[in-house]
Amino acid sequence: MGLPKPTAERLSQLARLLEQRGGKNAPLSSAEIEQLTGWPSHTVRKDISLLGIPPEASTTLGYAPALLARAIRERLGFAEKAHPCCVVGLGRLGSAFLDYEGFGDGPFTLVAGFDSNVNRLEILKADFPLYPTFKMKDVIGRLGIEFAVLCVPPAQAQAACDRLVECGIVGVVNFTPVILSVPHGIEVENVSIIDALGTLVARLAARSNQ
Amino acid sequence: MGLPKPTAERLSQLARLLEQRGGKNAPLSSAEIEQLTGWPSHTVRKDISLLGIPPEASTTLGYAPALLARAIRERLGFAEKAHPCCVVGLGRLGSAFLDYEGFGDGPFTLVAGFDSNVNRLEILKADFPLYPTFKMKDVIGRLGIEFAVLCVPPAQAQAACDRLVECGIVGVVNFTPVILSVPHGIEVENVSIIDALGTLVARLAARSNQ
DNA sequence: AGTTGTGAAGGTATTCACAGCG
DNA sequence: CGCTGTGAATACCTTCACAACT
Repeated sequence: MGLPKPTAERLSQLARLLEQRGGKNAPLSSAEIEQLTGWPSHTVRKDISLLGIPPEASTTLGYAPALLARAIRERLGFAEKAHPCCVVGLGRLGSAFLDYEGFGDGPFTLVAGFDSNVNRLEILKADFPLYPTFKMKDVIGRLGIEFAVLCVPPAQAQAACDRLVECGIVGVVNFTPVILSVPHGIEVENVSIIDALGTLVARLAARSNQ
Repeated sequence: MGLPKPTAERLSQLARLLEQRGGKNAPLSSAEIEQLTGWPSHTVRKDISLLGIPPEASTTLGYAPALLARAIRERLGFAEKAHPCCVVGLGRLGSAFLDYEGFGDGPFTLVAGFDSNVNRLEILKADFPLYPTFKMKDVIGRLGIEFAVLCVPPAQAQAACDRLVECGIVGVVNFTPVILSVPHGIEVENVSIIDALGTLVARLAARSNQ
């Protein structure tokens, strides 16, 4: 059986938080997690309970970070090897990811970049190969790429997204401010600065609930 | 009374979608909005109903885009004039926002940038002034900046965030992969590529609900 | 006919409260 | 004791079904 969506999202972040703490392998209590994340401790415990962790991962002092993180990753279906991803659109924003260090040893890696401007492909340097857009279908299929990071100009966003879906991409991280339409079954995560600011205002407004 | 948080977030996106359609002022039905966004039409209608729109904004053919968008913006507490925002950390990612066009005539504008590297400040060009970090308190107070876009390297993220909170910032758009701890009352929207990919996997995993 | 608008029903997630365990 | 783990209670959001309107 699957986890509730909000639970899955919290756990995914929790795993990252645990991994970020690096050395610190001292047990971490639900109360401390509340401190760090703002999620109430009972929500944290419930989430972990739904996860169904092995008994060694929790002691009378709290949770064992490394074991808990691994349990989460497994349960959420993160592959053993990294998930291959690609960047689409290598303008200022897209090219900022070519040497992005945030991936570390996490479960994702960039394995390809695409841009329709061939000149640009020649100028840019990256640790992975860059391709002209017309090779998209071929490359995505061959490398088994699952996710795309969309950084094209707004006017091309929907078209590029449609194309990615055709190529078999299953999830899109959308850095453009365009609201994308996708077929059922494809996940989009909006990550545009505009969206994020809008969400902040919306949440601050929702506060008036009391 | 306030709106439910999910409703507020959907409406915020809907407003953007309506504004993006620019010229098209033909009425838009809840069924068409479902097409574009994937939200079921009854959810759309319920959201709009909770919003409490003026009667002119809906006809027997659908909603009047411009009027609806304005009603949403007002209800969500978007100011008449733009909300002032700042970018903190002007590396590859942060500096990509210096000439970002996505803001258009929307409700947000960047009015300041900060970086601790003074050399970098001299090299970069922007439509708004850039400052060394030590002027943060002064500038944020003087310009009434409400939101910050955090693009510093991971190792400095929490410290920079703490500082922003001290300066009176009320919301942070977090482009770093670090999970930030903030005091109650401050909103953080995580917008890092890592987070977004994690969320995608989490959501795809949650599907196994059937 | 085709649309919105909304009370009522249903489903999901959060919160509570306490049992259970080291 | 202080912590986790979890059924039960609550609150919240979504979905339904149909009335009202043009």
